[in-house]
Amino acid sequence: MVKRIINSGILENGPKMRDVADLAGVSQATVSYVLNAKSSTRISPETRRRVLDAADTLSYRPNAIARAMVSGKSKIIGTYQPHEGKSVLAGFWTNSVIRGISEALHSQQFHLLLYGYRESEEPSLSAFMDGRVDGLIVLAPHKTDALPRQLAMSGFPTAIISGVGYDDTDAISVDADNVQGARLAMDHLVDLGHSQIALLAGPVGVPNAEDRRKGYELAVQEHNLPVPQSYRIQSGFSREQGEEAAIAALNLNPRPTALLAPNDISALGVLNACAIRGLRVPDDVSVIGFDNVPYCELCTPRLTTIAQPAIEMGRGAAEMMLSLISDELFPEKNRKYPLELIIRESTASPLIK
Amino acid sequence: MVKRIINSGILENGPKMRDVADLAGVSQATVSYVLNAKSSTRISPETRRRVLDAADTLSYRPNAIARAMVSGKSKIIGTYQPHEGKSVLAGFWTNSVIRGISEALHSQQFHLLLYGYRESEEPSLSAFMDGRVDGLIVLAPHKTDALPRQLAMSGFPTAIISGVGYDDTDAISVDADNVQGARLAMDHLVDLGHSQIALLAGPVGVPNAEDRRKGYELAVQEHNLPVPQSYRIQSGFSREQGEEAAIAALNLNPRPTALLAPNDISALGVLNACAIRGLRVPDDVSVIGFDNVPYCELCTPRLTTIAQPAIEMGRGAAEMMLSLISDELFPEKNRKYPLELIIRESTASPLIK
DNA sequence: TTGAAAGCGCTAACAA
DNA sequence: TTGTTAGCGCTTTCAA
Repeated sequence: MVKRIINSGILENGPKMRDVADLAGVSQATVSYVLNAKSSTRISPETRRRVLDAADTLSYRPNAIARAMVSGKSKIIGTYQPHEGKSVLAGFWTNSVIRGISEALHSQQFHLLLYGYRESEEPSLSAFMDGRVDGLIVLAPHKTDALPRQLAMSGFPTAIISGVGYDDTDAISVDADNVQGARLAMDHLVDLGHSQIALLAGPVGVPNAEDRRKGYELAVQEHNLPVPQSYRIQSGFSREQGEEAAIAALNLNPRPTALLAPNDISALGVLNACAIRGLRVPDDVSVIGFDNVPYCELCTPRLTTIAQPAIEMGRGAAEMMLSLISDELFPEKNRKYPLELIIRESTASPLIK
Repeated sequence: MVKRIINSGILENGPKMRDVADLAGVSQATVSYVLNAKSSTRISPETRRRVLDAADTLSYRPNAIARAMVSGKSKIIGTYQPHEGKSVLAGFWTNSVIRGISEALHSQQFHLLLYGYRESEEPSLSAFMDGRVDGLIVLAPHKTDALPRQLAMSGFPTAIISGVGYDDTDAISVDADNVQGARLAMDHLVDLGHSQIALLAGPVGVPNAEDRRKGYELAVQEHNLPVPQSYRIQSGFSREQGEEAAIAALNLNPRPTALLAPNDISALGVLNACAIRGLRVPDDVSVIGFDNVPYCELCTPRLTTIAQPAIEMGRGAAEMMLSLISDELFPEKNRKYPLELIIRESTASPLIK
């Protein structure tokens, strides 16, 4: 009974286009014309006024579902992150990306549906193709994930953020240029006068980490740096792994004057390792992270890092998606965003020995 | 033209119930009966098989919009955070809450729509009442926000997380018990043997902060602690404010042996202040924060804190919302969640002087 | 146990 | 410039 009250009270008894038409003394179609203001259908100012007044009086609000029904478009874009739980970034990145997506969608009267499948679930293709969303943005899929590829192949509007697109489909992709980002970090260190720069490499098989390693190697070649093979230290994304790798690095001879961590979280471990070893950052050793998580501003010393323009990436992907589904002009298919160096306190020129 | 391909290819040319019916040689209504498996309508096993086979063959997927159209329910719940940008927590809390909501909705085949209005925009009531969502969960509204109250008053299913409900409406509310949380922190310190405990109070007018202060005062009374008025230090949520207030606190005479920070971020400033003053944490001074942000695990020493069960709160609110709109049983209206003490490394017994 | 038919609230031909 | 009408894909009476 309470149910009845709620339902009929609001959802079912709100004014409909019919009611507005009756009050304005016009046909229902006319109300539709006025409200949609198509340039092709001309309505007399007088009629238009009456309709708008009536709509206003009744606080009429067009029903989005009915519109979606006839147009075949819901004006909702879905978002799905297959490996959300695994993220070491504790959602920082996702947060920013979603914010960017949301901004872009919203500015075009689109809405954002968050699909929250747990990692163990593996939703089916059709879960996304029931008409509820006009397109899907997949966040950070693995290369081996079948779903985004299948979706794209079946012609469903698909976008990928942080991952590569598929040449044989219309899928859109947006990614950060981690190779360039690592070079940025290296250039900064070299500019400061460092040449003994060690790489703490992230997990193997993770594209981000591999690209960062690639950027390191390129910079080493380009600047002709005298780094021994031992300067490449296998590490991981966690704080503990960063600390461990840093301790190994700091035992090297000659001792590196700068450490390039695979991400910010592990860089915190690096800072800790330095403290334990009694080395000052940045005086004795410079440290650079990746990602620009909020911690960078909160730790001591504040961390110099390479930032991914996550909000812009989200916004960009959403804009490309909207352009794809509206097809006013065919969008670029793949976009790479440059990373940005953010200089804080953990890098400085090496002390002259 | 590409547009046509995309649209008609997928959204418009997918198999419909009609097609399944034709293939199975039954009426469309029968397909509907089979697919919805209502206990009231009995279908012969033979027919059911044929229908299911046909649906399978065609990879038929019911159109969610059409269903929403006739049922008047979209099976989507909206989420809206009026003051998202202001959050000092950089989205940690929001993240967890959303995750909880998402889990609960998902387990009942509901979906989550994220409304991303920017703070400056002030969406209108009707923006939420266009049939797209069956209810709205408002995150951390201010007491002065008119929107959630109006929504609730007009009978729209509304839930509030971290905020008080409205007695004169059906609105649901879920909140954390910060008074109890602060007492938890105090009890812990007292148990460790502290009596000189200073409060770094959060911003005035913020309910969270005021409740934490209240809990402090209650504990002071209850344990009969000898804390002078000067032990209540006005502070704020930022790291800088925490550092500043801690410096003031550490100059007090007698010097507090423990500091209760208004949140984790400011507690990081407190840790820093201690370091600057050459005081060891927890040996010379114990520090407790609030919120259990990921930083707590990353700083040195790792921070003892009071955690809000944000995921559970999100889940709880969503469950109450679903129960409200389905009305199987009338839900409780307001729920308070207890906070939890998480002991890490920043608290210990005071050294005997 | 099944089918025919009405209709959810709206848009968009087509007519007038 | 406006009205009539036919659906959009589905659920659900009501009849058979």
